[in-house]
Amino acid sequence: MALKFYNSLTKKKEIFTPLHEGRVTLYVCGPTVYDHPHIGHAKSYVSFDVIVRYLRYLGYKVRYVQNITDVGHLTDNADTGEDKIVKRAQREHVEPAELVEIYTRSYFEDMDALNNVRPDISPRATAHIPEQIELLEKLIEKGYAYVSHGSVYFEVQKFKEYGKLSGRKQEELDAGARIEINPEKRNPSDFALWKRAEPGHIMRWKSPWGEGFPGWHLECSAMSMKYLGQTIDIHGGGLENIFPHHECEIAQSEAANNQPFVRYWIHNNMVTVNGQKMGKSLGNFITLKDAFKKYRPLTVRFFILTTHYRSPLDFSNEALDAADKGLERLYNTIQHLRERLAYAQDGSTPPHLYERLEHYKKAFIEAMDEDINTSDAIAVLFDVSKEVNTLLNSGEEIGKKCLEDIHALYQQLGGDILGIIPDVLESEQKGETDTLKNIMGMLIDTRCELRKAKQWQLSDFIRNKLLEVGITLEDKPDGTVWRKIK
RNA sequence: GGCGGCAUCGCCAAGUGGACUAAGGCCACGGUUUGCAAAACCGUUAUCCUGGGUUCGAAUCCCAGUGCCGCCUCCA
Repeated sequence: MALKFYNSLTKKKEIFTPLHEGRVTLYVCGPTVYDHPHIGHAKSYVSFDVIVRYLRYLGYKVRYVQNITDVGHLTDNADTGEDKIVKRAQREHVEPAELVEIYTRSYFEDMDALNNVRPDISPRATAHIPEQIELLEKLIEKGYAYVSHGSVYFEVQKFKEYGKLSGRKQEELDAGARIEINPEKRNPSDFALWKRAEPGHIMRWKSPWGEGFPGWHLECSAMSMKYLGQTIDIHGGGLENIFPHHECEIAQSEAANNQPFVRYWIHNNMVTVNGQKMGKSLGNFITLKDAFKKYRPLTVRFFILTTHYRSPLDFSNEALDAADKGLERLYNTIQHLRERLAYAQDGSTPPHLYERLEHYKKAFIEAMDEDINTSDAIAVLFDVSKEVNTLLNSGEEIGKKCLEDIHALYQQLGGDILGIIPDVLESEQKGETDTLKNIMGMLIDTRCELRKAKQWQLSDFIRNKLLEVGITLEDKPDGTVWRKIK
């Protein structure tokens, strides 16, 4: 068994081996913080979060870097648009720095809600201007970049391997169906490394070529080199960034360093909404904050993971509702397990229990090894639940140790690796619990007496009323349990 | 126009040459359990877009067709 990744560069699944044994360097293209994060961000970052979690589970020491783009991302790729940050700051009448702060916080807030582990380093482009300038100087010195009217461009023709990731041919690029001719460039496909700041442009830094600001592609090269070295193990990002962003990163980095930039390129697929591409211009944009009003963040996470990261994900209410119910099913089992655990005693081990647990664990790991097949991995969790439910309902005494070990399996696979099983379920949440628990205890005791006396009308009345306030009762052979529902 | 991807049960979605008489979830129906429920369990539901081909053997490979989608503007 070995972990395999589909490498976009070679277009093949490959067994993963890190450059340095036991350590993995991972860079994922982070957000441009000019708006609230949307469900597309969620798919991308949940996907890579699970990859990071799994690598760590396998025992690798992972350094996970994910940038925050706070300058240089233009509104189009022809190097002629406005800076997104500047544009949006003007619209919202705030300082660019303020805007960046607002949306960076919003970003982390939503990622935290999705239970993504924070990157080890979240470097900002504006905090790495010297590193970027240094890289530029190196590229100019080596003849890959040229200065033109205070801007610096990368001369694509000089880098023979340009196109190796995206499959674009040099000639096609120059034919440039939609690239506007920029007279400052030697060739239409050359891309900006550094842009001259026009008078009145707010975000500007001093450079050997006058005041300006860095191009979007440059930051990722500079920052990944700084924190992860000249060759990194994994670079991740959305499919749509293969061209031009990642192609440009390769060109800059490899031209500067004369060695491979990335060993495994991993790209996640896109989100559609009701079968349609999600885009700003189409107006079918769903922010996470909006999605969370309707669905729990972990439902969104679970939903994302039911599809493979390289497949497109269609976001629809029906699909989310189905995911939510499925997740609820998993949670029910876990809650019952935890309740049972609370009063379990030492006792016997059900026959073959440990063989079964081992079997499921193995199946789960095999799924994850196969290019992070979370869909299969989740199916394994449902298989486990089926068996555990049967066991819990069997009426047999189960030793505490066994219950703990079952629970540990869930925590490891569903909790640590997939991040869909929290330590405390919503239905178990504290807060008002002490009071609530007491009141519920009273109600359940009362109702229990009523049921003994076959006062069905009254006992059903209590149950229905509780349901109205979002609490469901389940009468089990060994007593009544309650839980909050959504 | 160039490049790439996808098409599997009512819906979502794994599987990419042989344990597939195709996983898992949702929905539906029947049953067990229950005072009735809930939860849970059991059962029922597909030959894999179409047509050719390769192979002892294909959902899985090749060719053609049809349909959908993405990138080359915005966007993870």
